[in-house]
Amino acid sequence: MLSKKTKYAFHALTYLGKNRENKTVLIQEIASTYGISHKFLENILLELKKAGMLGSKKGKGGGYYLIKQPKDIPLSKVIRLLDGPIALLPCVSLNYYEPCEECRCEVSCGLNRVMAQVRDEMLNVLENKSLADILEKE
Amino acid sequence: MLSKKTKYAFHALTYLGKNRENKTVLIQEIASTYGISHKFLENILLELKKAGMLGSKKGKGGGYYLIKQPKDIPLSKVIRLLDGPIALLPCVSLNYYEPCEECRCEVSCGLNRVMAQVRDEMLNVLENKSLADILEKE
DNA sequence: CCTATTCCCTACAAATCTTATAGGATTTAC
DNA sequence: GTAAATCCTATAAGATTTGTAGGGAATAGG
Repeated sequence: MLSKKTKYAFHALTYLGKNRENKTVLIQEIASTYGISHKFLENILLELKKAGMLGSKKGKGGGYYLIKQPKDIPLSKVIRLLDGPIALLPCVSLNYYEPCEECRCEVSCGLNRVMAQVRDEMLNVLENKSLADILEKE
Repeated sequence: MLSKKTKYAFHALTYLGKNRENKTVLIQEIASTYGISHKFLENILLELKKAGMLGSKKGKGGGYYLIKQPKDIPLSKVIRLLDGPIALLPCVSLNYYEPCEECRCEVSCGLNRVMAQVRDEMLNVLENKSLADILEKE
């Protein structure tokens, strides 16, 4: 399941995506729209900024704004940033690979292969759908 | 990511699946094979039994054994039993549906639809692959 | 019937991860 | 200079996962 962090990130991105014209939006405005804690959301927006999806401006009249085209923000990127691996096992994660502790041999591990298949199916959707697809339906 | 509980369940099922002939196997034997705590595994095997996948026998010479054909144990069943929902959002879960808290309207929720698609792709693998597919490759 | 063995059941403790909060530092507009 | 806003780091609170404890109930073998 997606964490609240990730869901909040999608909400924020959606909100900023609807608000075109690169006008800045206050953290507080997004937080109160969705009933999210200001400070919690602050951390999330900061991560999105560091990842190059958002820009910000400090001081009076400041706030956040989308720095990319919605179509250039695949859903997988947001999930990986805030939730970590998409795969169901660390040993088949493309971005967060780790060997499984209990698993003696990946080559002969039956789970490994099936889970790699699951991962591919998930990515097939999550890499190809973007913020633009979400915006289009809201 | 799959929990340890689920991974341990797959290990145990695999072990029992290799050991054909309906001979009983001790919890302790499986636990020490994979380095799992005896008591922790005990709880897991009990759940698998209650879900109708395993049979057991008490007393001397007792233990656990597979009660179904490996092909009749889809991976999705094991995951749902021990980990809960497979979907990434509660509002698109087939077996554990709950409305999303922050989400005002599912019909217009852009995430909802994409995540339903992800769920379908995952299930397409997890419902159709079974313990038999894992055994075959080990 | 008695005993050792093994699963059954429930409760709880420990560890980890997620969620939220706090408080000040820094930048900017006016 | 001051107020407004983001930036940054640390830590607290809460939830979930993982693991432990201890006795109950059934069974095999004598």
